[in-house]
Amino acid sequence: MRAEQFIALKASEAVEALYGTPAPELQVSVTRKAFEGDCTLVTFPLLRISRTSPEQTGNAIGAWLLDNCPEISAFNVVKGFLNISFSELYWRNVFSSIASDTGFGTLPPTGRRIMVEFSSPNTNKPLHLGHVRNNLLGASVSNLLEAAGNEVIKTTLVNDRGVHICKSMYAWQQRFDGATPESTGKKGDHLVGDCYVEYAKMEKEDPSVLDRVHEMLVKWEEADPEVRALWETMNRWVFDGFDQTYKALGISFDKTYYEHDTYLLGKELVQKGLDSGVFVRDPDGSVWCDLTADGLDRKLLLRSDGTSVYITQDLGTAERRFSEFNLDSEVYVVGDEQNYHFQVLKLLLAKLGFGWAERIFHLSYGMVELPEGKMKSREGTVVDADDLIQKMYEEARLTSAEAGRIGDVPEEERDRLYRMIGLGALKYFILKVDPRKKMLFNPKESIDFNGNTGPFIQYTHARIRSILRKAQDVDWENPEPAELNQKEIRLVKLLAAYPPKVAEAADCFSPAVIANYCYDLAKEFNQYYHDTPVLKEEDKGVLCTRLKLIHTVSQVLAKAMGLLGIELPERM
RNA sequence: GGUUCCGUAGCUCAGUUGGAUAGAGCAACAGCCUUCUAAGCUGUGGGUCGCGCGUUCGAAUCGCGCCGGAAUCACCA
Repeated sequence: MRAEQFIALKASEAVEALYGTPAPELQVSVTRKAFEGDCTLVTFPLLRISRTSPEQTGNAIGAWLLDNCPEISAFNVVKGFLNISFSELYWRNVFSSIASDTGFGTLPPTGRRIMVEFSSPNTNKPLHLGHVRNNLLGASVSNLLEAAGNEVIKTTLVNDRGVHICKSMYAWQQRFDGATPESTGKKGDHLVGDCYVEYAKMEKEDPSVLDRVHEMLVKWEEADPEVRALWETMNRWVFDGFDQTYKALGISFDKTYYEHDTYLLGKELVQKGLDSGVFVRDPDGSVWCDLTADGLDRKLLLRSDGTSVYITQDLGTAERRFSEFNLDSEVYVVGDEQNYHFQVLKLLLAKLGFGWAERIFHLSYGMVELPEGKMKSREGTVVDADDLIQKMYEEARLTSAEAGRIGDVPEEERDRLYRMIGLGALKYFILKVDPRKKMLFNPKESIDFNGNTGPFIQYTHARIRSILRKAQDVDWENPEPAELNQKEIRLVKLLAAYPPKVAEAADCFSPAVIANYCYDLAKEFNQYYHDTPVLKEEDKGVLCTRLKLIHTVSQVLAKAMGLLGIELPERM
């Protein structure tokens, strides 16, 4: 049981014993570090029961707890706040149970199955920094939900059809003279991206090319063999390129949907809505849902020519996924520019009578912005994902050279290490900010490697591993627990806070909660490291306890950073 | 115009189920490597928590009203 819960329970017994009245919900929190003690009980809500001053109430409850709970070693009352301290023995026992729990930080199974959709790229241009945020969030949130005891299915919906890909195809036919990724040495997604840029120029020179593109789209719809063949070829180039980027980022999916398979879904739901009267058909044949009573507008579901629109497809895919996978809920990792879309989607599904409509969740994340505002491909301010990953690798290499300790790392491991550090810096930089907020990226300033960063935590881990390597001959695995000093107790308290953090992070879909936790733990460890020479300790029991403690810290750091998709090195 | 979100140190961000003196990092300045890795540690300076009113023992946090910014409201996806 957590310390706060324990105190809340005991204090409520105290109130009943002292004042003869059951206590209301007691407010117990972890004490801010500026004050003595581990937990704080706020006395103000109890004054109506105790009918004494805050000071007297606090002192009475404190004294009762001290008499009745051996775990509690001291208390004091400051301005109506009862601060309670646990004994060293209490924390020693907490540490023992954490250290012996191999599944520490993995929560009990919930029996729930959740689908997480993320990435969902268009196939007409390479991935950029905005996609990187989406991918990292999606992958990390999937990890969080899994650690919180859920079964998770990671999925993506590739937007592989439509007018945008036809534009690239048209430009390739007209201006690229048979160029292929092989002939140009270019990554396929970048080559197709170039076609798209070229098309934009063509349309500017001669707006009528748009008609050619529409003709092409019609041919695609009619399954014209030539158009389909080119479409398949160019999509293949793009997918091969994406796969490389996903691999570099460590991203994978359990199931991939392609829009050319799903874009017709949802039409039968429209019929269902018409039958039940929640949708209406206008004289021109178009189908609508009136959401004005819900404070929104009228929403189109089928065009007058009978073709479906984007939201029609989303209705259909949601319905198919829930029934096919027997889902309890689905999380969509999609930018906040689509808030309205998902609001409408949920509402429509609810009107269609699906009980699970309230269990679809839009993880709406903020855009990544540059100092001069949003990224604009027309102005060439887009930060390309592949370039960024490469740049981070270079930065890691240069910084390692400056740090001058790279000699400790075997030659053949260095490249892997630079990649790990560069990627760690990038991922942490993105994931440490609250997903809901927009974030700023300045391409002119490189991402830091000092302070609250991924490499700081990687470095902390490497320091611990280094000590443990030097203690190879010491048998510390099952130490006779020795007394913990104040710094060590602080570390144990932070370790104990990990499982609730996992639950909190999963509840609010926020990897940032975990990132900040990792930073707190690493910072606390570095202070400990600075003033406690572990290996110099002569008392065998104390030495082994310390080794076990720092080992546990390294394990929790590795688990927590693993939830962010960040690896920690043995040395750096 | 309607709806939603955001506004905390020079910069980037924590803190928002109401709690005590609002915290980190970067940048600036001053210290600490003969001692387990200095990508570290310690210290100094830096704040009308956008503004106002309200709710209460207590508000960065909740409510209302302003000011400033963003997104969105397509027979686009």
